[in-house]
Amino acid sequence: MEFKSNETIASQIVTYMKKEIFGGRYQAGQKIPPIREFAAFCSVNPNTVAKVYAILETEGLIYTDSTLGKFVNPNKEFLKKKRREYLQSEMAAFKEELKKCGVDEEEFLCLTKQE
Amino acid sequence: MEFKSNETIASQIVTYMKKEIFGGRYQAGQKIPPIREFAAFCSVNPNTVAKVYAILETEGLIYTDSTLGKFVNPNKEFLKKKRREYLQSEMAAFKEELKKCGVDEEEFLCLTKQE
DNA sequence: TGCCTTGTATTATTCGAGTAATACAAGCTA
DNA sequence: TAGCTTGTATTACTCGAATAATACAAGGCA
Repeated sequence: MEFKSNETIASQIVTYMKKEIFGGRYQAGQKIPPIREFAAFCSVNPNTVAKVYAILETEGLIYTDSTLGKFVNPNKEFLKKKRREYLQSEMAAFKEELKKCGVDEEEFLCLTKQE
Repeated sequence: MEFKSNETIASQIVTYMKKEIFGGRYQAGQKIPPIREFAAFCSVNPNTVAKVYAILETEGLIYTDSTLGKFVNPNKEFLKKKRREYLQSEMAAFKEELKKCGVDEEEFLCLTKQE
């Protein structure tokens, strides 16, 4: 896995995992990779993944069944709600940033239609 | 000025300045704040701002007239082109990220229309 | 001329993200 | 029971972003 240097690795992995969950590649209730395994996959220290998982757990996206491992929250409605909130907040932030570049509604529409 | 902790300060200031320029709050040819002054404004070390300005200069957005200071590139067409490239690449990246969350064209349209 | 502002550069230091290497507890399973 | 896998925790270390404190060169200006 590749990481940018201007953002913390943990932050990038958190974002990655959210997309995996919201994108349905980790389904509700499904087990996610053990810390050590995922750390190896990312070529990253287990402590870093532990921190990532802790953040995801705080947000309620995953839970811990020690000693079976970590699992995606089985509540599909909750995940749906979280996904919607995430997308809406991302969209709002994005539009806000574009506005700072002087992008109005018309130009925004034009941009969304590109290729 | 406020900074997030999961991204380097320099990177955040680079983004900030690009938006100031692309948004026209620093016009083509206009002088931008001296390193020391802008560092004070951001409550940041002058070295950090120097690095930021060096990055912006590498991208051709600003130039140096020592010893008068730093100025926005006076070529309006160039700035327009850079702005367009920036916006298009931001939009492409954004759509790509949403796609990973399982957002299709229809949902994307719906999201853009929110609030 | 002499001061001020400007950018540029350097050295040493601080601080926190990430690493490395363990160790421990608890439960599943053969 | 014994071993494996799981999460959790701890300590020491590395490395780079950012800071702190200067110093220097060059041009504008009073």
